[in-house]
Amino acid sequence: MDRYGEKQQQQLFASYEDASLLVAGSGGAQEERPRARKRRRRAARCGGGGGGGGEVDGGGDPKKRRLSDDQVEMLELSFREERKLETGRKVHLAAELGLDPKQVAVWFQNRRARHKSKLLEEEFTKLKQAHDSAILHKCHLENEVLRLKERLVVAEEEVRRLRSAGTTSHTASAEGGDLVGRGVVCAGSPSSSFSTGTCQPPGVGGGDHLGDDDLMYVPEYGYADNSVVEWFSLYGLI
DNA sequence: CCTAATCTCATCATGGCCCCCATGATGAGCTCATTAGG
Repeated sequence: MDRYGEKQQQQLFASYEDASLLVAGSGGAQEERPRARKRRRRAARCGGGGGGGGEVDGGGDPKKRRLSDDQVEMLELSFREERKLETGRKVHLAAELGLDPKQVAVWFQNRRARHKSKLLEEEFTKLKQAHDSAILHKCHLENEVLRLKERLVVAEEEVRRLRSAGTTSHTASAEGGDLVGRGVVCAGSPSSSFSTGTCQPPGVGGGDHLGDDDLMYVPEYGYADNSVVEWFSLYGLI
């Protein structure tokens, strides 16, 4: 089972690779199979009498016939119950549907293959979405870091300016125009905290007492905020 | 151990519709596919 599993995995990974690399897929030197060759073969087949590839059982009708809707429905039901096909079930199904057991086996093989490729496709879509949103998230974070740095520089400048003003006149205005010594709390919603954050002196919103140089950011992340939209439109992403 | 049955994978062929897609069928498997029963 282990080796079988490994083998399957290898084949699975191989199937992800470029189709052009798979020309020599199973075991031998196989030449490329362009559409033209297909057509040529078909034409030759039509011209000559039968012959060709894997003609089954000789029999009357070399053409393959589509299974009827009822047959397919039955097979689908059975497949949904159990994807593997034991001999007993195969024979039973074949008898019930008036098919050759071999046909039933082939149908299950093909059905499994299709099921698997569908699953792979779905998985790929999911992974791609996750990847895309991770990239988006990363961009967002980088953007916010930049903004925070800018704001920090501005805030520091402001503090410096106010400090120097404070040293010249020790009379602070009673209207709260001077924030020195009280700390500044920048709080807000995702749409306001980072992009156009509003600053409030502590105490107004039930703030704590902060030290002289305290400047506290209270971020709340949200990815649909204006700053992201702004950023993406800036870089032509939306 | 041997062998038949079965699996996956890649590919071909055909039929239904408009040139490509869905689907039935076949063959290989390379440290020579794996698994199960005798």
